[in-house]
Amino acid sequence: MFSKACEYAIRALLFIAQKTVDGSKIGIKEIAKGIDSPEHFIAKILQDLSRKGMVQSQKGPSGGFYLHQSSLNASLADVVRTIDGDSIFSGCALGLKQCSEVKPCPLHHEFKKIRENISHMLQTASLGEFSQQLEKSKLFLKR
Amino acid sequence: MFSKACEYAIRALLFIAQKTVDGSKIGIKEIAKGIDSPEHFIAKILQDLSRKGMVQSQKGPSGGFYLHQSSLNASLADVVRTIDGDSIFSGCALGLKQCSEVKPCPLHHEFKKIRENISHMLQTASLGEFSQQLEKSKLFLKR
DNA sequence: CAAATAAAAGAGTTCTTTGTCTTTTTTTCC
DNA sequence: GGAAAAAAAGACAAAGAACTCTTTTATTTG
Ligand code: FES
Ligand code: FES
Repeated sequence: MFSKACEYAIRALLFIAQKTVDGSKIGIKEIAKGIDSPEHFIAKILQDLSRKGMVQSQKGPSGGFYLHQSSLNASLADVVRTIDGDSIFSGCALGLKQCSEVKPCPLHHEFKKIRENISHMLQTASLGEFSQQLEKSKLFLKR
Repeated sequence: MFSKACEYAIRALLFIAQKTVDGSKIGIKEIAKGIDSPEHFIAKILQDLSRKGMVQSQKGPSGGFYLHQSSLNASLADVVRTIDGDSIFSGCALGLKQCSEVKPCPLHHEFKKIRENISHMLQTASLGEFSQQLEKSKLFLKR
């Protein structure tokens, strides 16, 4: 479904959102532990997201990662698109070069609905909203 | 969603079903052309499916691939499970080691429905039924 | 300013997937 | 039985994804 990088990215951003509601910052080691991901790998991914403005960071002592309001308003769809591109939103289920209504593959009509459900799931809630639910209900970012 | 191997496999099996309704057989080169896949790659995949009894083959002149009735009755889910395993049917959207109802990830409740839709799409129709529709309506296996 | 801290950057490594090429085996058909 | 046809098998190559390690840069704080 998603690439490993994308899975880690989503988990990391939700984790950061959750841990920095109080305006603090959180370091890469804690993040890696918190979401059970390889430290240097998630560091690379966050570097990338940082360059693209989807997460904020500060170097030096008492530095770390955090999220601007604008980043909190981003949807998971934005994250997925940034990392995996939009194949999941518009690609053909059977790998035809172009999904097409006029030359549909055998799964097209059914798959179209599924893609819409996925889009809806990723588009509806923002990082901020998710992290609120993370606090309230019992949701998990690692096992 | 699916691996390349799995995409090619589905397309190939549907193509074979379609081309051998009359009891004939079809060669690997035609299959590769018919579904626009690398010839030797799809050959490997069909070898594999053949060993597992999901497609039938015969060597020598006038040989080729075809499908027993039992193979025609297989669902796409069977094919996907054979090649990609069952991660798509039961894996966690965010890559947690185990999808779990009691320790759900933030996407779990929504994603569960989507997984069910995917299962349904793959489980419902058999290869044979798909290939009938391929003939009747205008469906495509390459672009 | 110096030392310490933390992210950024860069350069690899390893593993998996995808794809190619060559040889072998089986079967048919003359 | 020999030639030709076709899949099976095996070994390899290329690309991409996932992951690691080292060095650099920026920032803080005493
Ligand atoms: S053509 Fe395959 S999903 Fe649209
Ligand atoms: S726990 Fe992630 S999908 Fe079920």
